[in-house]
Amino acid sequence: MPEGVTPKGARGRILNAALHQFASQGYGGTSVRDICAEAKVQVTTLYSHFPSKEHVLAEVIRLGNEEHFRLLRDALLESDPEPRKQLRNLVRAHVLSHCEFSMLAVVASSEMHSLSEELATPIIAIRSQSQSLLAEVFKRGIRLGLFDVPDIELACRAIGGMGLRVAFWYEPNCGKSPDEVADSYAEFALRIAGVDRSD
Amino acid sequence: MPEGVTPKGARGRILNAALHQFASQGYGGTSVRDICAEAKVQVTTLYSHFPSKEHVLAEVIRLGNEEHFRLLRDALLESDPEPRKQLRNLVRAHVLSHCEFSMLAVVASSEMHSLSEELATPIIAIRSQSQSLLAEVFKRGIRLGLFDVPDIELACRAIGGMGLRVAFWYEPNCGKSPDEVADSYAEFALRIAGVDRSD
DNA sequence: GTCTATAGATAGATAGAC
DNA sequence: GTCTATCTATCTATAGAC
Repeated sequence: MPEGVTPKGARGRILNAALHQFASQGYGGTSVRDICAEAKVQVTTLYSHFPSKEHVLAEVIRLGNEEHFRLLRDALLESDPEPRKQLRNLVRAHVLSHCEFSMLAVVASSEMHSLSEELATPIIAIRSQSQSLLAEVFKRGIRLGLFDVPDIELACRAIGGMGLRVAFWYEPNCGKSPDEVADSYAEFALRIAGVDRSD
Repeated sequence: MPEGVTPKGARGRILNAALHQFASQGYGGTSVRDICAEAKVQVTTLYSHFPSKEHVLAEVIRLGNEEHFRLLRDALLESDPEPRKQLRNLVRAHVLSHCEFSMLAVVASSEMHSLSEELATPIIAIRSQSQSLLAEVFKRGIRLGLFDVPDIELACRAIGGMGLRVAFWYEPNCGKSPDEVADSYAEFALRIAGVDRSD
């Protein structure tokens, strides 16, 4: 869990434990008792913080998506407004966040189907915001004649998807640093965008 | 399930039902009773075909990975041996299979963690074979001076990952045909490979 | 907030007749 | 292979004392 995002005390320990368990065993394969054992709290304590196991999952995913969105937004805010630089910085932030918080990404992308519509809706809204950041960069890049893609939606899905998958294979001792992966993927994204290589 | 892959009779109905349930509810969220109800068999019938629920999952994933490998291999066998054409045909087959058999891909990629090491090992072996097909094409393309990538492993992971994610969003009425998606992704892959655009 | 105890439902898997 | 019936374990969630 990102620093400063997890609440202090029992609630934070519960969310961290749930994150670990959901990432390695899945939502359905994790029991409330498993979470409580790792978090070193009683079952009743969990139910004093969350109305149900499903609400624990929803909170984990929501925190993850909000942090992810913040990182993308900050990357854009701090970027030179030139679309190629924006794309590069956005993809770098996307990949770095999936290296560093890979468990969050795994849970957020694998366990959405375990949420009821009521709990899923606000999370889907956050995710849409993140996706539109990339789409807007692409629209500007094309309007300014810097990008060349046949289909913006497919290009965004391809770039988003390849970055998302990083969370499923990256580990600190895999021989590559997050920075190396992020740089390579940013280069791939620029190539997908069809930027002129002679620049 | 691909035609001709699913066994006839009760066993085939069980595997198809399990595929549906695992894809929409996850392995842990699906009960043996759920599978049997959809397959219209008794619980005892399932246990006469499979030693456990986990073995049902393993068989679903194994069939999916074997079919996926076959499709990739056939695409290469039938391809002009020129590396750029090989890459294009391989990525097209990869994407088409993830459009057509998206449930299989979703289950195979989301539920591996539910398998014990014993049941996971043979499946991982098949997956490695599929991955090496792409890696070999890349090695040839670079040796012949046609591709230009900083890191083969990352390029393969990026291309494989963006194609895999297609299974999670593609649906027949999404406004794009599998062929359109496959063509665009093949173009993205060629761009990632750094092929000379002047050809 | 934290404990013991437990309700009530459902899970995976099996026995044994046919 | 198919049925009814059931075992045993575990699940989510709660009651009520402190």
